[in-house]
Amino acid sequence: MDKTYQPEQIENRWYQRWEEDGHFAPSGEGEPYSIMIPPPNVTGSLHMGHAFQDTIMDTLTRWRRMQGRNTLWQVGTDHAGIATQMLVERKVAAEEGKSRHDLGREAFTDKIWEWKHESGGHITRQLRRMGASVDWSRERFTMDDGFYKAVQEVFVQLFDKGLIYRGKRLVNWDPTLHTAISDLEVENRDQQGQFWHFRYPLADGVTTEAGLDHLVVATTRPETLLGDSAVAVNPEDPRYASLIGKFVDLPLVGRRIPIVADEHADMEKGSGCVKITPAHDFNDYEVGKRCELPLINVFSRDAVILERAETFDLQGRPLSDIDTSLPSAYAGLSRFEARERIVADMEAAGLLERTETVNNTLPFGDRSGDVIEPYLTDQWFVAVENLAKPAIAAVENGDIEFVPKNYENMYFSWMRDLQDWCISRQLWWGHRIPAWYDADGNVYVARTEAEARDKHGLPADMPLTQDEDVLDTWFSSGLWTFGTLGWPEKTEALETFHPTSVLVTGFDIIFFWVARMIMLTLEFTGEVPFKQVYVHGLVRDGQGNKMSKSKGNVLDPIDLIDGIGLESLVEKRTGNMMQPQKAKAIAKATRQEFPEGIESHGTDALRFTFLSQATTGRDIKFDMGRLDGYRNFCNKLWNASRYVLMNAEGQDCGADGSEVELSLADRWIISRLQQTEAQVTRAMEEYRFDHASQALYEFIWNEYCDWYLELSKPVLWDDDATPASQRGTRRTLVRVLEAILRLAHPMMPYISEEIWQRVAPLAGTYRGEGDSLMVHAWPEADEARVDEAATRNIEWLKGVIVAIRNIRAELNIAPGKPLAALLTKGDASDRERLEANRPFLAKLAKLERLDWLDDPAEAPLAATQLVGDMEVLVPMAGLIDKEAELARLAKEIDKQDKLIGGIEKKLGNESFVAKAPEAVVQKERDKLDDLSANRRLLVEQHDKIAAL
RNA sequence: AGGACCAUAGCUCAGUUGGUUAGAGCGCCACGUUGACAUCGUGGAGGUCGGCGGUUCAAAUCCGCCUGGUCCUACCA
Repeated sequence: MDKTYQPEQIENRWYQRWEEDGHFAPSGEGEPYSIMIPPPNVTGSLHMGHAFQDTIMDTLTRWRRMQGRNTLWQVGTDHAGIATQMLVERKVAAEEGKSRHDLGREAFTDKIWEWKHESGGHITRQLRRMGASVDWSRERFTMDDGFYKAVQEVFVQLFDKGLIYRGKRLVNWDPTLHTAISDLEVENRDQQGQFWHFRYPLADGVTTEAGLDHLVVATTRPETLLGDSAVAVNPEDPRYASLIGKFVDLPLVGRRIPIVADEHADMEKGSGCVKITPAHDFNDYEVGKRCELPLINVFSRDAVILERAETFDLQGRPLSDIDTSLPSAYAGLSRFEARERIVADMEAAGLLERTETVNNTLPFGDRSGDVIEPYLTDQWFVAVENLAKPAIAAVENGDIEFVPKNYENMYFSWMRDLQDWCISRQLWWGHRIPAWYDADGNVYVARTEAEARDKHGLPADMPLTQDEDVLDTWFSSGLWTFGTLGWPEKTEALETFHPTSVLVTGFDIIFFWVARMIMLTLEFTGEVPFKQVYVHGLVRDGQGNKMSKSKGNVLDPIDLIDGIGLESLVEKRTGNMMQPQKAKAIAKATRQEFPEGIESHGTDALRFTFLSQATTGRDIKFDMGRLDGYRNFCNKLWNASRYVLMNAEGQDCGADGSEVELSLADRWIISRLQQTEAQVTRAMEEYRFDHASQALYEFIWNEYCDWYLELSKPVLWDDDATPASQRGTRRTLVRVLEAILRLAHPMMPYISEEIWQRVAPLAGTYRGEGDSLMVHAWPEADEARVDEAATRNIEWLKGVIVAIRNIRAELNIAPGKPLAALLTKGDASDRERLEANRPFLAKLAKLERLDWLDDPAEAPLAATQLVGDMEVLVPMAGLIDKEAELARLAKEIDKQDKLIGGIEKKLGNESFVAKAPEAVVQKERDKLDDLSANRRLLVEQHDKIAAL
């Protein structure tokens, strides 16, 4: 083995081998275990969130596979409607100077397919680099033929059941992208805005209670005035009671609109009167429904003012009895231009009472960044009420369990207040809606045009045109768990792997995806999509900021693995920016944070870092320091393995059944291994990857390396040691290491495999050429091998060694200087332990002599430490400086005093003694005894030295 | 406005059902190339567990209030 750990040399090699050998496919044996990857955007690239999530899924998958489960990690990608369409649109614009409309629908979608073929491999290559043991032979895409079929089927069935309907409704409209988007795709941002108070003249000469000839309404959106259908007042409001049923003359437009009573009007706010624009405001739409007002749309698809308004009734039917004329001055103006003009005109007409500045929230499209407009369009909806009920029940009754539990509340609160889901999108990239229209606008829903004709008895020559819209991306990804397994066919895979075991996902898509998967899957398979949902937080930068291109703090997981030079990193972070003016500051910050660029750390170290930070229910501040630390940990494991191999390769490790004798240290490390195995397994079962990784780290570094390897040296290197004991130690070294590697494998697949290949043959677990750690058994703790006595003995041994190291450090004795030390005052067992462990003590504490002193009174002047009741003495003669020792003792006495004080206070408290359980009280008494004895000794020692 | 989560060492975080001398890693200080490892070893410094109050014999841990932070939902005519 090389002297230092060099991940890049082993990682690619191993991934390829595993894949070629078919180890990622389900074994076909054992209890099924399955995970569906949340499909990343097909043309996207791997970000830190993916890397984190994939690490968790891979760790679970490898662990369960080793446990003998029939394991499937299903892989695939999402067509990601809007995101992908926009990306290609920009690309085509940049490269060819054409819009998608220049190309036309077919040519444009061809371009997207082209781009998908070109770039679709990027994310999957990165997934491989992370070590993801997904079954590539089953890779799926949300727009492949099978999915196309599943989507058609679901749509048609839902329609036939009356759960999908089409209608003219107010939706969130993106005037840039020209499509409806769902509530979830709207991002509300706080902004400072203006609040205009307008006077609306009362018609027919009526006046208010106060004698005014007008009502005052306030709005942040003056341009919607053109579409007002009414003014509402609260039915309880005495100021306006007499005006209900009367009219106002809508300024600028001249339309007569009624004054209606509706509780939406808040008496406390403003004048208590509110303008109602049902076609341009969600609240007003509801008022419109209650008061049967007409819908008056004044915007085009681009949110530009129309020449004539469009009017509809609440069923979306055109109305003809309303004057649709609009002032020509505004036609063709954008909503923002129109706003200014209307305010100016109102002011000129003396109808602007006052203006104030307010903070308000504006809806923005999370893709386009444009202000979203409530807009009246024909859309397809899923009626969710009856789908939501079983979906709520499934979580309530425990068929689906969220980890951590508190996300269930988030789920419930959303599900219980669910609006119908608008599933149509006015895009070109996606699943086209399987609905056809005849010349009269009648709609026929079927899987194919032929089926539509068949089903409705339409003549073959009757022209039909398919709906232009596509489905919301989440409609198809909602079918992910069963669609990937072959539904609607009754496949064996579906039978075996559905419901899936666990969904690993971020809390941010519980609504988008998780909830919809649960609803659709229950409806179509009668099964839950997954039994558990492990919800993780967001990966943030070291300061806790969201990583984003515009902030320039993005880390690419692949750069952390392979390393990247400073210049490349700066270029990556500042290139191709939406806001190029930020480039300079970002470059500066990057140079400051990574003056040398980023070193390579390897996949295993990155994975281990993610796992160690995977605390439940909390965002992760990615810590570069930890990444360095775990790279060092890999190196530690690597070097420990080198030591083992150096001492075991070509040696008798007891594999042939010859006699072996296990030393105390051997029995101890075996015992601790069992406990660690149990600990790691339990942590994995609880999704506590931080605990699992820490248990492994501590065992490997603090016990196996720091103590066991050191304790093995006296046995292996001492000529007096018996061959049986040397065999025993070699065998233990090798077997414990082999078990460690199996334990580490789900978390650190590469380094564990690489080392295992050399260790397994010595441990007797290697099955021959081509064998892989991946398919070996997960270590099971064996209670019978837990050896408490060995643990106590080793603790004693460590105590003595640490005591002597302590004395050395405190008294400035060189670590390498051989010392003579004495043990005294202990009991018979201490004495036995001394005899049994003399060579270990000598080697690890660098002692030239270690003797038992029968009569403590004969002790020479010495620096002293306690191990239990026993004293460890390092005679001072010629060694130490008196003042240093006195200071050390004084400090120690002080420490004891504080502890004693605390306990005495506790025991002096009558209620404590009376009410606390006897065991707790006794424990305190024992502690007090020990501490007091220590203190007496220290004081004695102090006085003795002081008297010199 | 309602809700959720968080606040423990300089930094990033553990702390299971209340009883620990409150832990780890990184960083810091001192010493050290002893035949796996300087990507290392040994020893050490560093915390009134955000604040106040309550329950209890006993609170980092349970309850209430407050402060600060993150996020979600809703509303803002």
